[in-house]
Amino acid sequence: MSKPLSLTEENYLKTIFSLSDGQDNAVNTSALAKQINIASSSVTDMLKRLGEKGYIHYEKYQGVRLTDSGRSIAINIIRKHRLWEVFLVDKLHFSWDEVHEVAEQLEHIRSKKLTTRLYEFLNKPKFDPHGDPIPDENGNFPDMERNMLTDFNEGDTVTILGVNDDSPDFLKYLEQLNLKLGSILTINTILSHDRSMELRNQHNKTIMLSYISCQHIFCKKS
Amino acid sequence: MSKPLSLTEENYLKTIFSLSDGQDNAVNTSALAKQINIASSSVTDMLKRLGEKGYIHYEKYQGVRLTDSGRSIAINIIRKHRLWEVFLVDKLHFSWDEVHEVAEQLEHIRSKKLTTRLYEFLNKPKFDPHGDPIPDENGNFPDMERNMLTDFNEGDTVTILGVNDDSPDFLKYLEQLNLKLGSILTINTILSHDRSMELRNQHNKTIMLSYISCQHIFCKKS
DNA sequence: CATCAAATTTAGATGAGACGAATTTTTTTT
DNA sequence: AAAAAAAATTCGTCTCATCTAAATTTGATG
Ligand SMILES: [Mn+2]
Ligand SMILES: [Mn+2]
Ligand SMILES: [Mn+2]
Ligand SMILES: [Mn+2]
Repeated sequence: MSKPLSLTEENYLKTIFSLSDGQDNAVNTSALAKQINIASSSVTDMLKRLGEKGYIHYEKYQGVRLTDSGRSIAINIIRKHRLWEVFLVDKLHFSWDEVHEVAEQLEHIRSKKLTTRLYEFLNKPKFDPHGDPIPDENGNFPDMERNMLTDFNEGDTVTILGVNDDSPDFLKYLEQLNLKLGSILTINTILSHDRSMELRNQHNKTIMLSYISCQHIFCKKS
Repeated sequence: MSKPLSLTEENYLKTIFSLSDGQDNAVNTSALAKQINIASSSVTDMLKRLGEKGYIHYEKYQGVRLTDSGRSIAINIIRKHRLWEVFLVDKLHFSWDEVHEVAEQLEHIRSKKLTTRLYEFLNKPKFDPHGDPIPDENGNFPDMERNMLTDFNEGDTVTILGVNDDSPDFLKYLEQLNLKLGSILTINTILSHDRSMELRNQHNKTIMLSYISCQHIFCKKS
C-alpha cells in the first residue's frame, strides 16, 4: 500500500491527462504551468518527484507522459469530478456554470464506497452537465461521436452535445441565448470573412455565434 | 478578506471546540496533541500561529480558548460534518459506523451555497446519525435535553437519543444488539458491584450493558 | 517550601510545495 | 551555421506543518 497522493499531485496527474487529450501525447512544462497557474520552475520540481514515484515518464526537456498507474489515478479523479457535477446540478439544483469550482474540491474526497454509491444514487450517468463523458468504474469512457460546431456546413441541423469551455462566463452566455445540451439548431449561413455562424433554433429565432464560440460547442448531426 | 484557513487549522479549531465541550473551558496542549494524534511541540507551534491570526486566545502554559471568530469557524465545520453524515446515511445508505471518516474529509469543502443547498436537500435536519445536534446557519444548536444512560435508575423507561462515541467498533456493537436512535429500553436492574445494567427492550429481550457502554449512550425518560 | 515529575515550550531539522533569478538547452530566425 | 528567442531547468530561499531532544515552567508531594 503506497502512501496516498497529495491533492497537489492528484491535480498534476489530472491536468496532464487533460492536456494530453486522453492520448499518450507528451505535455509541456509551460502548458502545465499555465493550466495550473504556477511558476514553471515549480512544475519542473513536481515532475521530478512524480517521475520518481512512477506516475509519469519524465525526461528533461522532453515533456511528460502518464504511466499506466498515473493514468488510472487521473481518470478516477475525473470520474469523481464529473459525478459530483451531476450531483450538484441534478440534486442540489446548481446551474451548470456554478459546479466546476466546487467539483474541483469534491474530486479529491477519498472513498471508494462513496464514489460507487454516488454513481448509483445518480442512476449511473454517462455524461456530466457540460456533456463530458464520465468514465466507468474500470476507467472506460462511454462511446460518443461528436464534433465541433465549426465542423458542420450550411444547411446542417445539429444537436448540442457538450461544451469545450467550462468557464462561468461562457456557460452563462450560452444560457442567456437559451442554448443548452439537447438544443437543436440549423446552420443558416456561415459568414466567410470571420467564419461566424448564423443559426436558427427550434422557435425560429436567429442566433449569431462567433467562430471562437462555435469552437467551444460540440454537436452531432440530427 | 483574509486568506482561508488550511485544513489543518480548521481541524485544530474544531478539536478545541469539541474538547472545551462547546463552552469556554481552556483546553490543554496535551489533550489536543492526543486527540489530533500529533507531538505536543507541534501543537504549541500551531497554537502560536492561530493566536497571532486571532482565532484563539493563547497564553503560554495556560491552555487555549477560542475567540468568537475561531468559535464560529469551528461550529461551521461541525455543521458541515454532521450534514454530510446525514447525507451519507439517508441518501447513500451508509451505515452509522461508516460515515465519520468520510465526513472528516467532506467537512472541509468550502462553498456556502453547497452547505445551504445540502441542508435543504436533507430537509433541514436537526440531528446527525449519531444523535448529535446540527447547528443552524447562525451557529445555534437545537435545544435538547438528554442524559447519559448511567444517570437513570432501576425501573426507568428511556429512549435512546444519541451516542458519545463515534468509533466504528462501538457503533457496530450497538447495531448488533439492535440498539439504535429511538430504541426504547426499561432498566431492570443495576448491578451494584460493577454498575452494569440489565435492560429490557420493546420485544422483551434482555440486554446487558457495561457501565462504560452506558456512559456512551444518551437517553431521555420516555 | 524545596524537590521532583509532568506538562509545556524552545531549538534545531526535515520534507513538501511554492517562488524568482540565473543558467542551460532547444528551437526559430536570420 | 550563427545569433536570438523561447522553453526548461537549476539554485537558493521561503512558509507550513511536522518531528525529536533539550530546556523551562508548573504544580504536586513530602
Ligand atoms: Mn468541471
Ligand atoms: Mn464538467
Ligand atoms: Mn462524525
Ligand atoms: Mn456524528
